[in-house]
This record gives sequence, C-alpha cells and structure tokens, in this order.
Amino acid sequence: MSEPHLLPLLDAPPAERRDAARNRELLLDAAKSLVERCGPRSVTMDAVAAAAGVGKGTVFRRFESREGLMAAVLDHSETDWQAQVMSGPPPLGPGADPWDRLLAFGRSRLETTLLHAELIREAGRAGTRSYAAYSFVAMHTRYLLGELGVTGDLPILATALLAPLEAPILDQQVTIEGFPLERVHAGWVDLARRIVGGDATRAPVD
Amino acid sequence: MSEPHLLPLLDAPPAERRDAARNRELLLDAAKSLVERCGPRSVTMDAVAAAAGVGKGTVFRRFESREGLMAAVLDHSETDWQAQVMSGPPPLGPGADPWDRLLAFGRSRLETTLLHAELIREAGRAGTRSYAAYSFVAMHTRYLLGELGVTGDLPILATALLAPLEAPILDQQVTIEGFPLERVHAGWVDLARRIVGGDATRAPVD
DNA sequence: ACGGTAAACGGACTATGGTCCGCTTGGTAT
DNA sequence: ATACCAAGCGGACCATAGTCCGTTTACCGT
Repeated sequence: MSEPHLLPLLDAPPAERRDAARNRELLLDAAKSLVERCGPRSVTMDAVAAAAGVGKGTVFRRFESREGLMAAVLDHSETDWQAQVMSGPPPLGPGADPWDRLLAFGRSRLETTLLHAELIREAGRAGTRSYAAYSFVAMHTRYLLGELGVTGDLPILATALLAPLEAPILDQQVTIEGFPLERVHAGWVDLARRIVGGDATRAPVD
Repeated sequence: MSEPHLLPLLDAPPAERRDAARNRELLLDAAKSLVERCGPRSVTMDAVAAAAGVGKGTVFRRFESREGLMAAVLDHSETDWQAQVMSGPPPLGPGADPWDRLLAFGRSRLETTLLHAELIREAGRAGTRSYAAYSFVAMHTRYLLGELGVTGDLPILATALLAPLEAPILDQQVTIEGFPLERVHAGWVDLARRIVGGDATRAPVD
C-alpha cells in the first residue's frame, strides 16, 4: 500500500533518470561548443554524439531531431537575455517608461536575432516560432502595448509588431536586399509609433 | 568573322538547349502532379526523377536542390495570381481605389499563403523569401502605399505590412495558437489602418 | 542486499538529399 | 553532310538525418 515517496507530486512528466539528465547536459555542452567552434551549419549529429561520448540514438531520444537540438542550444543562449528583460537595468529592464522600454526591447531583439541568425535557421520551425522564448517575447510585447494604452486585439498587434523582427524577414532585408541595419531599425521604430498611436509616443519624460 | 546569327542579343543566359527545356517541363509537371497527389512533404527527388523519366542528376541540374524544385512549383501556381492583381477585375485588380485594393490584396494574400503553406515550407528559404513572387508582392504593396499618400520609408513599411502575412507567422497564429482566421484577418486590416493613417482609410466610398 | 521492470543506451541499418564523372547529344560552323 | 564541342545526361556514389532493437542500467519495492 505504500506509494512512491518522492517528487512525483506533479505527475505529468515522470521525471528523468539521472543518466538521462547527465547525457542531456553532456550533449548540450558538446553541441554548444561545436556550434560556436564550427558554425551551426556544419555540426552533424554524429559529431555531437561522438563529442559527448554517447551513442547517436541517445541524441535523438533526448532532442527529437537536429532542429530540436539546435532549438535547445538557442533556448539556452536566450535565457539570460530574458533575465535582462525581466530584471536587468532600464530601459530594457523594468523602471523606464513603457515607450522607452519598447524601443529598447525592439533594438535588443533586432540585434539578438541577427546574432543568432544561423542558429535560428538551423532550428527550423522550432527555432523561429515554437522555441520557448517566443511566448515570452510575445507576452512581454503585449504587456508593453497594454501599458502604453493601446487598444485593440493586443495578441495580434503584438505579432504584427514582432513579425518584422523575425529572422527570415530580417534576413531578407539585411542580407538579400542589403538595407543598412540602421534603416531597418528606424523603420521598426516608425512602425511602433504608428501602432502605438501618435499621442502615446510622447510619454511625459520631463 | 561571322557571328552567331540567332537570339543571343541579350547574352547573359546563353539560352537553353531543347532537350533541357523539355526535361524541365517534364520535371515540373511530374513534380506538380506528385505534390498535389501526395503532398509536398512526401515527394522525393528520386520519385520526381522517375516520374519524369529522367535521371536524378538532371533534376538537380535543372533545379539546384529540393527547395529549388519546390520553389519552382510554387512560382508556377502563383503566376496567375499575379495576373489577377495586374489585370484582373477590381478590387484586386486595377480600377478600385487604393484602399480597397489594399484590403483585397491582403485578404487574397492571406488565403493564398495558407493554401500553399506546406509547399512554402518545403521550399525553405527560396519559398519564403527569394522566390520570384516576393519582389512582385513587395513592389505592389509599395505602390499602393504610395497611392494612399503614405509617407516614410515605403520599402520598409511595405515589409512590415507584409510580414504578418508570411507563412511562418501565419502558421504560428492559425495552427499553433489557434486564432480563428477572421481574427487574424481583422488584425491585419487594423494594422493596415494604423500604417496608412486614420484619414486615408475613409476613402470617399459614396 | 536482491530482484524486477521500465527507461535508457548504442550502433548497425535505412532513406534521402546532393555530388561526380564518363558517356551522349543538340547545335553550329565549315 | 561532317566534324567538333559545350551542354546535357544518367545513375553509381557519398554524407547525413532519423529508426530499430537487443542489451544494459537506474530506480523502486521488498
């Protein structure tokens, strides 16, 4: 009649065996290291497995697919960015007024996305959209728009404001069409102004 | 001292041999047929080659890669859409006022993108951005914004207006987040209104 | 400690995209 | 008509993502 006496209080994920967790860590480290050493494009699953000292099957069991692995690496390196937004110094972090925070947010997002462009591409669908970071970004944008008094369908408006900062669109503008970064950034600020509405852009700064 | 006496007036692409052109046609037909019969996801290059009755190497020589082939199929089915915009009946085609044309354009684009979603995905980078149709879409949008008297950096603003209609963003909203189509569409119209500016949205309809 | 079981493991195996190279052929000049 | 040759061709070959299954191992209950 006794029951398992440890953690499975929330039972959905039946917890991960210790060796499994260790291998996940080894693999993530190996992948990160290989990615920054050779670029995401040329990292193969066999190489990651070998570098981590595990079998290939293990890589796929832990991360589903190559895209999944890349998404995991990506997620990892976005985590501290999230921390900066949540609790770092203004204007990106809390403390500044919403308009300034929005501007800092857009700028930072632009740079981060370009920095990780290749990795995002390699992560495919998982990288662009469903990687855990996205919901955070969307949520924060909705919040800021709300603070700025924007009315309307905020989830949709937030998506519209974020869309031009997504990797493929940015890639098109910067790499293919060759627009200078500053021009793209200025365009985004203009978009934000139009979405937020003329009045809200003049927050009482002084 | 004699010179080639036929077409190479514009010499950049030295023209395509007749058998090459025939094979391109055979391959494109085979690919189109397989795509609509089995879905783009499960079409393999070997299958296309076999169906067209040519060797595999030929497929790659004509279309570079799988993505290239998919992009070609996509392009093909977008061509008549372009014709509708250029010379079809209003409000999508010429004749209606720019605001109504913009609305019709957005709506039509939304539907077309969703219709071809899988194909666009399979076409990868080529499908989302560099496939020939994109520059047409961007150009038309710039034109309409200009007609509506929008001022600012039109190429960038056009990109911003089109971005939420791109396949990955749409996919996210409709498939993953589960927003109803009409809500996404309404959101886009709202975005267009904000970008164009309040005054221009009230075109003298009656 | 011991034994049972479900999870995890590894690496051989398969499927498929993409390359290579020796052979063939359409087009052109003579 | 003939000769020449660049372009085109086919299919064997390679690299890599992803699957499968017999074996090993961490964890739990006794």
